[in-house]
Amino acid sequence: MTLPVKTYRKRETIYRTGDSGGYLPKVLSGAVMLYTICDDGHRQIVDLAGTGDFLHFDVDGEIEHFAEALTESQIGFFPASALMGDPETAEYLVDQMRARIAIERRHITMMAKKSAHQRLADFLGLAAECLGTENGTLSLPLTRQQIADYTGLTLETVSRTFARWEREQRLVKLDATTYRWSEVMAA
Amino acid sequence: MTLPVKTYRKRETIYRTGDSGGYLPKVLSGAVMLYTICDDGHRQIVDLAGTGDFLHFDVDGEIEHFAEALTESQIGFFPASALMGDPETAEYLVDQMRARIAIERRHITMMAKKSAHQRLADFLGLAAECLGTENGTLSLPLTRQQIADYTGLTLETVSRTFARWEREQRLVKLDATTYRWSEVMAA
DNA sequence: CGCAGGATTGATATTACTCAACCGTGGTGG
DNA sequence: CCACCACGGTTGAGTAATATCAATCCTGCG
Repeated sequence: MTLPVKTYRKRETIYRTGDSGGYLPKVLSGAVMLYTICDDGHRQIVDLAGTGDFLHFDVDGEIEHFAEALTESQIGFFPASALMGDPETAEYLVDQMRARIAIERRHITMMAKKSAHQRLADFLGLAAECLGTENGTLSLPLTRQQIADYTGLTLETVSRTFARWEREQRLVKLDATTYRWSEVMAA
Repeated sequence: MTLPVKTYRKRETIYRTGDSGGYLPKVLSGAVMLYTICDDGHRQIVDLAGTGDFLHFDVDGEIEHFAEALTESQIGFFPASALMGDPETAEYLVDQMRARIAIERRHITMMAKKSAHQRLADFLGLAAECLGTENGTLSLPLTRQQIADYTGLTLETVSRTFARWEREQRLVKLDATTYRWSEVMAA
């Protein structure tokens, strides 16, 4: 069976609210953000997907969020019907969904933090888990505004906090989208 | 097949972090809160489960959160192995998990709201969805502290906001745990 | 060169947190 | 029967933190 694969460029929309499910999209390479638009116009990023992650699990019905590529990304589209039939792949799907639920809950826990510093420290850990790390470095293909839309802060607060951490050498910018950070982010 | 059922009283712990999965607990009646304890000792409520909801989906491995009854609750324990085998029940499980993911994301969206009023207005809608409503009334078997631990606010802020809404007649207390609220919570 | 998008920095105001006192009720025991 | 206590809830005053508004800086690109 040949798997339908499509390549998306950075900033390209993969699907939007109201699109119908049916095919389960999986990230083969790259990074994707999932977001919703609130009534007040505010954009909330609800999840980040890296290589190996499914973007959603909507076998049927309408999708309730947007997906946009953060970097050039290859997405494979799995026919839902084929996945649900086989018990082994069904169990695989359940595993994937359980992992997503765990991530969403860490996201919730992060957003409950009172201080911007704790929020952003938590965010770095979450982003590392979602987008993957390589030998201690973190690929962070997000603008300040996108980080703000993920953490529930403002871009100014994100900028100020990162600036301070860079001054204190707790966060080192290696290139445009790569950081190295001393994990001990207490206080 | 006889389903193992256990009844828990209000405030009773159903399971805790570190307990092993294997049986999938489902709420037959009552209401349950799921929470984690952060490193800093803060308790974060990550989900509310009402009648018909599964508490978790951990077929194996250790559970990562606590479950505590908010009211007297009957919990049925489904053997995980039996559920995964049959494609039909597997699809049912996937549906349940998808619903949970949607709730978690609304929770995230709620916590991104900048003002306490918007947060709590969102919370009422979420709580209504999780715990169920009857003819426009909302059963809210949570203390102020628990609402605070769900919304990421402080109990004082919750108390003040609710007090103001009750003064403005936007929220009416019917009995100790039942409210009626005029849904239009804008501004 | 000029432009556009993102990022930074500054000044100010708002808002929710913090600390603290007090209220109300239900339960217990003298 | 009443005193007392424990617990959850309410209310107040002051503070600290972040949102907001606004100006400026970079940097890549046409």
